[in-house]
Amino acid sequence: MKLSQTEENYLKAIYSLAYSKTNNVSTTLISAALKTKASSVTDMIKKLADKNLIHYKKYQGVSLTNMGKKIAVEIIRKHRLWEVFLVSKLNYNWDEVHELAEQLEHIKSDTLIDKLEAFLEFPTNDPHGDPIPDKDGNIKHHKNIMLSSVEIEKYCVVIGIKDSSDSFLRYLDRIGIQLGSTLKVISKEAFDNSMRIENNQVPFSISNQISQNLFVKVL
Amino acid sequence: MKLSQTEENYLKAIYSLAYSKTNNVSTTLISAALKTKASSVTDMIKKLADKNLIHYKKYQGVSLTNMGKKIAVEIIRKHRLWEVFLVSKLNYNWDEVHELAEQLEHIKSDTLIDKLEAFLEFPTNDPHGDPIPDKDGNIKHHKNIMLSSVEIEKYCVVIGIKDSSDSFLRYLDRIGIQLGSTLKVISKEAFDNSMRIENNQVPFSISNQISQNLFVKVL
DNA sequence: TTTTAGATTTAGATAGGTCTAAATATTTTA
DNA sequence: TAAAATATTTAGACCTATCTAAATCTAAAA
Repeated sequence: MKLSQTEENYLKAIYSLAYSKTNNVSTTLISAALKTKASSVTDMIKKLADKNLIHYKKYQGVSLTNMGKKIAVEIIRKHRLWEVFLVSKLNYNWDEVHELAEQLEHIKSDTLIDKLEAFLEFPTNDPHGDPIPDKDGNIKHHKNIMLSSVEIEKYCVVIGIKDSSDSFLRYLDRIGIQLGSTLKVISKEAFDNSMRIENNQVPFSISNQISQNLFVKVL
Repeated sequence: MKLSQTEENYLKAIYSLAYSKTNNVSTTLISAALKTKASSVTDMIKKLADKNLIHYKKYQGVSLTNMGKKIAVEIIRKHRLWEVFLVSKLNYNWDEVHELAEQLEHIKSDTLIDKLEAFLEFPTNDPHGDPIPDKDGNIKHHKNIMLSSVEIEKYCVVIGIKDSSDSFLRYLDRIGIQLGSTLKVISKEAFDNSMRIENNQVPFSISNQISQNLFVKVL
């Protein structure tokens, strides 16, 4: 199946929006995600439905077919492997690679991405901690434990970031938190849900917004 | 200046066709190179002339402006660096990389290609021996000495390939010739210009067509 | 130098992806 | 449950890049 870059982007967007949702994805949601107008989305939706990549009934929103899901996951695989390449080989920072990977993920080749994966020595996660789907589309989702829900006195390791916006990633750089950092929860403030934590023996406070954006594994 | 992939391909094609020619490049030549119709070329030519990337007068063919030349060389730089990456890092063969590089050369980024170049440790030539333009667009062309013009008894090193078609590259693989191979010219046949050469002590014959496709440096 | 062949350009059409404005459907709220 | 607000779809337009067919120009041959 040959798809245009645009079609691929729609599938990817629908996949991301549908994640952890049973209900269908609405036209407006897609248009917001892709920064297009709702009318453009309606047009494209029809096209993708004709190709059996999504389920669509007028006014009911859409969901991916198995075929559509497979393609979406392939694109995500490419995106994340390219991000690993950019960070680990070309020395980009983790907040600089998204846009570039958005382009690279659309390179068409039957062999490229598997060769890239081998060259990178089969990484399991991208620079933001998101899991890299394997060749067959299987994804090892880590359990979504947020730092905000870790109990006082417990230690945990940062394994992922929920909102990987550039500004958030740069904030993490500034306060010295990266993937693999071991944090200790010292205390929580009831009134604003901020928490006091320790990283490398250095204690500091973070807002609830921050602690809800960090996935951790409790030790 | 933001250019579409198509516009970039036109500039690249015009650059290659104009190489070592004083006269302008014709519409038909471009259409053949890009496998489009002449009428499509005329349309695009007007567009590129409006952007001051080519000189164009009706029925007179085109030539690149300095700006157009600069952009064409940048694309060639990207193409060749990606080819090096594919061969030296991802283990592609030299006959497999052209099509992929055609896609990768159009990735838009201010920093990517320089970082890639550093990662590859500043290669000077692509897998077919073609020189890689530097950041400022300077190209070190090697003198175009063909194997066919090397004198009997002389030794020479293969430094480039003129026609890098897949089939020719695979032929070279089969007979064991690669970039850097040292060849000795044993004899020449006057009637068909074929020549007998030696590679790693192994003597064999090659046709004139082959010997005119190999650039060499005489030792 | 006139005819003819070949190259080039123009005119009008098509396809993909987008948009605005208007029409229609659904959901919310009073 | 009817009115109002919001979401979605349709209709018609535009832009890019392409095509075919026809018109025009240039160069070669007679």
